[in-house]
Amino acid sequence: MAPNRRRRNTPQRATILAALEEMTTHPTATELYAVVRERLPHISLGTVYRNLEVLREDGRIRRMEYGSADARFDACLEPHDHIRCTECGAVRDMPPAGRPFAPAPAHAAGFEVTGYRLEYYGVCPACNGEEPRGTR
Amino acid sequence: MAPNRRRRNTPQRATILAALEEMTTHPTATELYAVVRERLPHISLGTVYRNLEVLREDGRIRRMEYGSADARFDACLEPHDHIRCTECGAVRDMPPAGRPFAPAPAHAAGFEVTGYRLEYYGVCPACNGEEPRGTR
DNA sequence: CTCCGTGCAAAGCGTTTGCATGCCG
DNA sequence: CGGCATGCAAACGCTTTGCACGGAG
Repeated sequence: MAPNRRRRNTPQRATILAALEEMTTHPTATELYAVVRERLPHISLGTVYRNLEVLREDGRIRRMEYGSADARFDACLEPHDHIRCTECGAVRDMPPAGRPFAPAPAHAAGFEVTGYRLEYYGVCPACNGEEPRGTR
Repeated sequence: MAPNRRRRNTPQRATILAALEEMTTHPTATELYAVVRERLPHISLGTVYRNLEVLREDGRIRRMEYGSADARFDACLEPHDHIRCTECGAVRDMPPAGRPFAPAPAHAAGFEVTGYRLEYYGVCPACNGEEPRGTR
């Protein structure tokens, strides 16, 4: 939370960032670990995770995870989207995004596109109202 | 695999589905387990997971997880979307979805919307080409 | 009689964290 | 020198799976 933490520029951190910038495959932590290890054989997986978190905090990289790790289930089969509260993690339904908005990039990257999923982020009413005394 | 597996209609399975259909909160497996347990005190968490998988296979429910469990990292900070291969899990970039498509439901569900994330699904060129002998 | 489904518990897997040491600034 | 960062390994949380038993068809 301290806005300006004193960060050190360690070879591990620099190497992790450099390796990630060279890759376009959106590697997992383990995949990135394997690549970084070729340059820093003694680096540990824990260090990779810690630095990925630091780099994300500093806005130097992004983490793709779409919500928390645990899966959620939905008995509603009608097409619709979801919105997730960034404070408490609650998930609610959203009306489907108007038209199929982007059939355009139908063959981008050589993929055969079969579908998409859309998730909004926001703050739910409960968290919005109690914001003032938020500990977080 | 086998297209028409013989499914039994056990009280556990029926209760799990019924409970999920009554909920609009998109519960996690554990949350659902707690609710189902009020009706079937002896049910196990493993059974909940197994039946959720069965129900998903049969297209009776949906599982929200947005790709596999493990996080992926991206050093590209430019706004863009992603596409994930449903066969091999590979992730590639997609150009951003044209317009901000749906600022309309800006207050749906009472949420204050702050952003969204879009992920396409499809089959990557490699998997598309080798499809014929796919074991899967 | 078959074999699918269950409960229980242990294993898996990705990720996080405690601790002593190391090294940047 | 002070304290953030590292390496190692244990811990953690969610999910999956092996096993033996039980009940539906």
